[in-house]
Amino acid sequence: MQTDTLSAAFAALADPTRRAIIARLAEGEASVNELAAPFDMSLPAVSKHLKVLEKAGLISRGKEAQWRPAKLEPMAMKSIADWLEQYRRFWESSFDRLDGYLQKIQKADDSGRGN
Amino acid sequence: MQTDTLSAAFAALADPTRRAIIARLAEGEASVNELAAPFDMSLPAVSKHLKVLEKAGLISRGKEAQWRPAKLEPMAMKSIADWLEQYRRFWESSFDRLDGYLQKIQKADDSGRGN
DNA sequence: CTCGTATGTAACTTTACGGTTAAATAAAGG
DNA sequence: CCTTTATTTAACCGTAAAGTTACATACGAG
Repeated sequence: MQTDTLSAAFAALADPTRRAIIARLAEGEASVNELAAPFDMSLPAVSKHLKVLEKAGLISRGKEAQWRPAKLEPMAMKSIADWLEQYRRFWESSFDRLDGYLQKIQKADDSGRGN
Repeated sequence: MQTDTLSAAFAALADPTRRAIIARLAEGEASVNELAAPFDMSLPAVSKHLKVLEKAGLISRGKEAQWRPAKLEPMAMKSIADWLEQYRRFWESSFDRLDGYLQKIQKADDSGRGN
């Protein structure tokens, strides 16, 4: 398991089950049983997924009697969004404009292919 | 390796080396040797990382003589950005407003804890 | 054709991931 | 106290990831 926070967040979201859990939690807190319901998967497996999400800072766990409801922690998602933001221009510009932009910023970087 | 495109993209970006490669490619195309230079890692290892990025649709490879320069493919990053977008309100709202919002949308979803 | 450069493939190792079942822990409620 | 419900921990398994070294392939230049 990676230690840096961005890697952990990306890795956590790489699993469709965990993304589905996130989607469910966007509608509000939920217990492990509630979260596990949609999945054809044992409870411990879901519990593990929650632990991954928690370590990645994507969720936090509460405590109410014997329940430990999970809830979204937005900041880890924000750090991914922030990371992505620096590349937004690559998909938002038209390809032509992007090519122009790249050629421009590459003028300085014109050190040939040799290594 | 996951087959769905979003999982593959998240997984690919979960590795710091691959994110560094992406960062480098944001400045323009580069050969494997150029990309490998900053890393204390064998060339085949970098080649593998490129293959992961390519399978995830994050980069594409060209062919110029014996070089196979890599370049960014923005659309895979866009699909991650789009996925994240649906959660933006969670980190952009103030926590108070968010709580209010959540309580509102949870009225319908008020099925207790039992399972 | 041969050499050097650039890159990819094969085989292997170590470690992590995602799942399982069985048992343990925690808390509420008769 | 004993039981039920909710959840976690432990031990295990199979597969995939990330790296290595050694070898193979591709191409241009002499």
